[in-house]
Amino acid sequence: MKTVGRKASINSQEIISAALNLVGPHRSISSLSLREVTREAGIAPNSFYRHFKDVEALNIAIIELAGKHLRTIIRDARTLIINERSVVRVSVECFFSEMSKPGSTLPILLREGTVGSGDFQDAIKKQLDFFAHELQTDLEKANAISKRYQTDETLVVAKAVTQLVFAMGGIALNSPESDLKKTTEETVLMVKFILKGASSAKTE
Amino acid sequence: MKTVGRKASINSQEIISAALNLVGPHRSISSLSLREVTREAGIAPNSFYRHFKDVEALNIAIIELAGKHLRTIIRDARTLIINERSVVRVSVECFFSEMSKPGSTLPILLREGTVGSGDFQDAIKKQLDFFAHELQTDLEKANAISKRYQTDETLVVAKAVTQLVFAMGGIALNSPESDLKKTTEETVLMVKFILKGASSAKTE
DNA sequence: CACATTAATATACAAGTGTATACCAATGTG
DNA sequence: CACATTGGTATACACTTGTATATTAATGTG
Repeated sequence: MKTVGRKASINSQEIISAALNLVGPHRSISSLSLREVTREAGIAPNSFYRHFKDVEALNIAIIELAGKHLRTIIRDARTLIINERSVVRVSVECFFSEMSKPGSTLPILLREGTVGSGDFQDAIKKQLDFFAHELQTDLEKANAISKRYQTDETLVVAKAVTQLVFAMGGIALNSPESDLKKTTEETVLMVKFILKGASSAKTE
Repeated sequence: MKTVGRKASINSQEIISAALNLVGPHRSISSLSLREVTREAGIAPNSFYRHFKDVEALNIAIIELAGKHLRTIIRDARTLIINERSVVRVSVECFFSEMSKPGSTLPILLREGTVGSGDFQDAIKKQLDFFAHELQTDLEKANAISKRYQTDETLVVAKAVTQLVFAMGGIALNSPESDLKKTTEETVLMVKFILKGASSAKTE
């Protein structure tokens, strides 16, 4: 803890908020310039360096924040699941609903995974991997109750579901609001296909 | 046909080639600047306007070219399919193999679908939709021989396979070459899950 | 050979970028 | 109260960008 020197008039979180103000359906985080962000934050360009090494460091911090949000959303979705049969529907609907809320950080994770620097891409991949891993443990828990999936296939199943949900989420974001329900239903069906396919084919 | 005036020293195709020279694993097409492209093409910046309205028009032309390549790849893959049982494996392996060839335009379709202007995104979506539609007719043909999928679900199945293959392709592109085989195998398995899931669950 | 027509270039400008250097402002400590 | 320490700003510089305007180069036609 620092005890001497001028107090900071702005913190990293506020700079992140300023950056988030600038992103939108057609504005990606990795295209933000340092000066744009400082303008939005109301500070001088050079003040940025007091908080982040460069814009890439800011972008990675934002991804990690979005990852945190993702995790709380997952946790909340779990509390909504009443019976085992509705787990897919409730989870997907919760995901799509949260994603569509104005100001949500989820779209960042969905849209920006494939462009930008290596470290940036790795940061996003880390969050997706977390999501897939979380899903895998769920599948293994289900497997412990009644054997459904081949043990060495749970990770592939989890990855497939993750990729599909994120891809369909990206589509929903680029589609008119009126298509949201339809896209959600399609995604529910797709996930069910994967789970059913993996459970019915315990051996090749 | 023009009969009078100075002959063009460069054509649109050559400008497209110059742009393709600049894209790579960490350089997206939508981040190219007009001047970069003209520099690579060996022409003056303003000469660009003789061939394209702006960089977005160039990007869309590139997407359409990549779409053409995609279609020939699909067509070629079909000729490789010897028996019905190997259709998934052969198709996925062909796709991943073509995608990994140096200078392939497929990575552009995989990576850039989620950023850029509206028209640009629409252009990519059009190519993915084509792919999905092609796949749907294949499923319907298979259905005609022996009923496997619910008739109103073939499009969803095709969409799911498309999104999954493209998403996994994107992952493969951002992973070390040594992981390519593993990712390909995973994708084959995932697609089989979807098809099996959709065929085993003819009614909900 | 003019001449219209088309392509390409040269020059220039305003705007934006990242960042280096230097300086000012505020704060707790001795 | 000095003073070191830290945060913030001002100014400046070298670049890059898109594009407007004007000019030059090459070509077929009359």
